[in-house]
Amino acid sequence: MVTKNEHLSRSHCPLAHCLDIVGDHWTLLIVRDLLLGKHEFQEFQSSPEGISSNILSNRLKKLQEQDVIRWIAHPENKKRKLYYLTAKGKELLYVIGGLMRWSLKYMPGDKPVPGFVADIADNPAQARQEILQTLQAWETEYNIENG
Amino acid sequence: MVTKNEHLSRSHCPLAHCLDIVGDHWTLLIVRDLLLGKHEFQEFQSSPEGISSNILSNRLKKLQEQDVIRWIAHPENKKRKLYYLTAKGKELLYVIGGLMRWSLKYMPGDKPVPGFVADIADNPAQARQEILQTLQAWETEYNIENG
DNA sequence: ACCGACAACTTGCATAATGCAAGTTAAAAT
DNA sequence: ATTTTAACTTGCATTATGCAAGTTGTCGGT
Repeated sequence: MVTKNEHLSRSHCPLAHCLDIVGDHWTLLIVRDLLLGKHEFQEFQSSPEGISSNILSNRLKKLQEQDVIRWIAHPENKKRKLYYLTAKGKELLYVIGGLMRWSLKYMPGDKPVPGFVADIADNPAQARQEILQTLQAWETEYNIENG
Repeated sequence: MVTKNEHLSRSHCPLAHCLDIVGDHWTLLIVRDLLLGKHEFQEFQSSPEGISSNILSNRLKKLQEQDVIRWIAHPENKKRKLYYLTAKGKELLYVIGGLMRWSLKYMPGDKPVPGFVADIADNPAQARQEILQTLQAWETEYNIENG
């Protein structure tokens, strides 16, 4: 069972503080999925890493507590939730991009994840822009004013 | 007791792969300390977050396995080890800087950690350059050829 | 050479987080 | 009305973490 985690800051270092939020094996993978245009619980679950439902549920709750993500009910199906990134959450794109570039540079076996239209290593600025545009288009479609 | 951790990649996503290495609560804090000029076991232990010795030992081992850090014996005292970042490890500066900027922007309570001469949020390029220069000077002093 | 102090780990053990399978609840589809 | 579906919960075994104490190999002084 997933028990409480107070996210108590261990020090006043900004790095320590944000590692208390995103410094685990799963949180940033969920944010990655959201950046790539996934929005539903089952979509996160079906990612190749295979997160289990209790952990996913726990992380979605914590990300909401930190205002990294929010959700709306699917307009045509009340039992479905559509999660999306806030502005704060979208800005993790820079962190995730940095991690991916590091990985691609030093672990040659890795391949860019499908969905990043431009290779985030070759042209990160363009890749970022495309991702943010896609998210913006989605928000407009679902009448979300200000991520 | 700290048992083995295979660092098995959960998928072919570069993000997932590097989260298997740095995606925990402690690893990047050690790298931060190394970037700030710390080099010894006890220095890492005395950081405000208070890592315990078994975890520290375990993470140092894993970072060596990934060629993120290496060590030399202290030239005047064989019982002391001097850890330092490889080129691969130093490049995590971009990731750590990104996390710090995110934290400083969205969690106003945080203060820049002492030692980052220029605020990494205001002038990241300069802060990075100063940090890398300091590390380079240390390596020259200890005759380390190529981090 | 002896002895206490020191640095870098190990080890034991209690507590917490994770992974897996199965169960629950409410809305949707048939 | 019954079955599916989506989003969680719950139980429980396994693994990781946190803390205190112990170990090993210097080092420094006498």
